[in-house]
Amino acid sequence: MNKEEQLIMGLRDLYNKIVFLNKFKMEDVLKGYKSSEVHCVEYIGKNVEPNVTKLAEYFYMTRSAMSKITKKLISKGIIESYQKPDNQKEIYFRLTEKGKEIYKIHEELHKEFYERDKVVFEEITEEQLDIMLSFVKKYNKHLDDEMKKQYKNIKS
Amino acid sequence: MNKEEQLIMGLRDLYNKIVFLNKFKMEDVLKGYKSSEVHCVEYIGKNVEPNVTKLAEYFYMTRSAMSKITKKLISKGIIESYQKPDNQKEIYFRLTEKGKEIYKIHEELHKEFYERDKVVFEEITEEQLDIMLSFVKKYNKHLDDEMKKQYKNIKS
DNA sequence: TTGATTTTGTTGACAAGGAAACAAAAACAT
DNA sequence: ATGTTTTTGTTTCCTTGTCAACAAAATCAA
Repeated sequence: MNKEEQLIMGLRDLYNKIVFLNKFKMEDVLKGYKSSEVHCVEYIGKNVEPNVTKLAEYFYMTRSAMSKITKKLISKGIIESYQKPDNQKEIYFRLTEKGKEIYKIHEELHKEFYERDKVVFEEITEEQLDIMLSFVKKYNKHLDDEMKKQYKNIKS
Repeated sequence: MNKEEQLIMGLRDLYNKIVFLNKFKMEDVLKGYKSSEVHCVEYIGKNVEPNVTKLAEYFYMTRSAMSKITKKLISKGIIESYQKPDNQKEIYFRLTEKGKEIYKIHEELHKEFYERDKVVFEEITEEQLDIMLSFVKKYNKHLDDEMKKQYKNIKS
């Protein structure tokens, strides 16, 4: 396995471990809420005029799936939907008071996750961090282009 | 959002895009096979004495899920199970001829994926690649330790 | 040795998410 | 203006994966 492959496999491992640990902690602290629900709350709390489509894009899921999750959050009284008077198609979401509580707890957790991994970041220099950031941004840009290519292929 | 968070979010995006693109391509070339099945074939082809437990650990899934996937692969005639005479508990898998065909096609695809992203790696120096590899390894090590801590907490 | 514990794999009930078909609204084309 | 296309969200059906309970084998403890 060459270094490029090692890096990709390492990132895959890294991602899966972070997801696993964060999910575990989150569902331990916020009992009764699934991590997917909490993430949804986070997005709605952080972004302007969030709707099913934006949620789906952000989470790499289908609109179908997000439609179901938001419905569930509404029935739990964590979010509510609203529309703008001049647009009868798009449906936006906002947090209820209960939702804001969960949002706050989530923020605290986020800090905990940061503390948990701080040691790793303290071991590297600012310059090294910049190198990685630059790489990740370029790679993302490249994959965006590749996805656009795919999209064009489908359309034609 | 600070640089550390940016990096983590960037990695998340990166991971999801790679999964999406590879899955799309794979199920286009290997019609009739799901990417989860092909990945399973890859692991069985690459590792010694693979069983349900090892597959589950590698793919961050439950043994239950892997038990079902391997069962499906057996019914499709892609893999077969075998046991060692001195162990009546563990069940291992190996590829059939049909499975080896799929394995080969997958290897070709792997090369295609590498070609697709080559440009990004060509833009960075060997030294920069080493810096990232080192970081990823250290971070993985750290998370392994954290997972062990969690495991101990559950046990006690 | 033998009783307790752990590991391994499977099953059935359930939940989460995807695919496709759809309706309604908006945007576009001409 | 009006017919066409695109966007948005929902629903139904289906697949995939988890959870919990379980059985059987292996390992451990003493």
